[in-house]
Amino acid sequence: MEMAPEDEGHHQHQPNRLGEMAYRNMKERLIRGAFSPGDKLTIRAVSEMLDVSTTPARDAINRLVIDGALIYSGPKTVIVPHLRLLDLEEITQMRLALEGLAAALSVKAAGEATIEELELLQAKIDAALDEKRYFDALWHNKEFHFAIYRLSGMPHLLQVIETLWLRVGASFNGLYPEFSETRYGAHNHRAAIEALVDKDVAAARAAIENDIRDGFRQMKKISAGRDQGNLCRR
Amino acid sequence: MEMAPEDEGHHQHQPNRLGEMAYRNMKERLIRGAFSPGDKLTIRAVSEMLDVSTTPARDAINRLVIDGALIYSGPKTVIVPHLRLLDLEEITQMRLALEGLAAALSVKAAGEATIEELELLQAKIDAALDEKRYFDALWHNKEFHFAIYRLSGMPHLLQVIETLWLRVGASFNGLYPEFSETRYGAHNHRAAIEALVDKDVAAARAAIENDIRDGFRQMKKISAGRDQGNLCRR
DNA sequence: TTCACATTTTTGTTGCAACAAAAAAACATG
DNA sequence: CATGTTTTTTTGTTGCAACAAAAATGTGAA
Repeated sequence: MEMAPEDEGHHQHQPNRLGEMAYRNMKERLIRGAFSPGDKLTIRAVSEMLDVSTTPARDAINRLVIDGALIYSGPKTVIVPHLRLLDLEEITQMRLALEGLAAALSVKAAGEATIEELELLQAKIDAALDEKRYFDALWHNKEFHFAIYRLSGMPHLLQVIETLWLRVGASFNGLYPEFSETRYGAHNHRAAIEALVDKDVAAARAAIENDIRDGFRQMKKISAGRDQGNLCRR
Repeated sequence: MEMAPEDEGHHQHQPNRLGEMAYRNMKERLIRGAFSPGDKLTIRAVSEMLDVSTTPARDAINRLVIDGALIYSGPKTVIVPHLRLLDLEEITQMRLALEGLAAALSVKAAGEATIEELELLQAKIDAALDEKRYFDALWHNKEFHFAIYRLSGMPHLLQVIETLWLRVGASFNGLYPEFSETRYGAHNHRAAIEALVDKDVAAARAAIENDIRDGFRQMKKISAGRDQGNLCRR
């Protein structure tokens, strides 16, 4: 039987390692809103929280710091960062460039199955908002975007975009429920789906870019109602 | 005396840590061409190489894997990756988007001092090529690009671009001296400098994008003269 | 040689303890 | 009360050893 050509690797990290598990677990908690900006994370605390020894806990924290999901506030203290408006602006610009690219490249690979998947995800988003399950809505929103980006077939690109989401993700928690109540995203998501159906590259890019811009404006408006430029409650 | 407002952090990693030192050291070696694609890096080997214990060595390797500068070729083996044409294409697309953005944003902040610095760096590149010091040329080339990108004032952007360079950087070693002998970059660099002088945003972006595209074509051409799609000598 | 299998060596992971340094708490001082 | 100082506690880093698993090596048969 003909064998597939040697892949040579490009393996992801082994999923069975404790450090990898700890990283995934903490990442999920961060995105889901288990921590707030300013919260301090210590090795021993994470170690107990996940019931592993200090080494995997340390690995997880180090990796999250590299990702930018956590930052040092002092030589021996890592915290969930307070996202400032300036940071958000910068990351938004990068998202526009990279996710616009991913959206444009996704058009070619979009098929019947993808459209259905996207429709389903959008329905989940709507349902979650109806029932005020805001974290679920945010989660499905992420799934919606990445379902599109995955079509680009570019693993490096996917990975970089994901770290950008991680950097801002933790700070979203303090913005609910105002953030999602206007449902700014629904229109853009429908536009994206239609662009994929029509195989319209420019429209797909525009839909995603609009979604990102609208989200940014929304966050800016909410943060304006709080103290200067700081995007978190406290 | 008036104190500066609390920065709250956004610290980089402490430079005095052994793991950080090991990381920097290995990164430098990778860029400078101390290793070739396919070389295996073990914790204990790095530990001896840098005369530190296994923990910092392990930290450094893990971080380089996260950066994409090293990859797993098996559950217990990390190697310097063989960059395939497909990977190079993808990273080139991301570079176009991100470095184009950085170049465009840099125009506003470009001043007299910057221009002089860039002229000096270009002179260093030319001199290095004249004397066939190809690694130095590559190094100064990097300095030239990042001197521009730094003007954008966007630390997140800088950091992401740097990891993209790291991903391809290690594979450049095998391409000398052919890669630089045509001096494809000189014209684009001059165009970039002039764009900064003229405060021409579109021209700055175009100059950088052209430089990236020309470099990509150059690499593709060289790799075509070797076996299929594999961008390294062996 | 080529392939499959058994054996030996190498290697990453994990847990842990010592230590210095930083953070937090307690305290004193104005 | 606020502020500077000392004491106590917490914390990350580093080195190291045990272990299981993977890689390298050796072996033998076809």
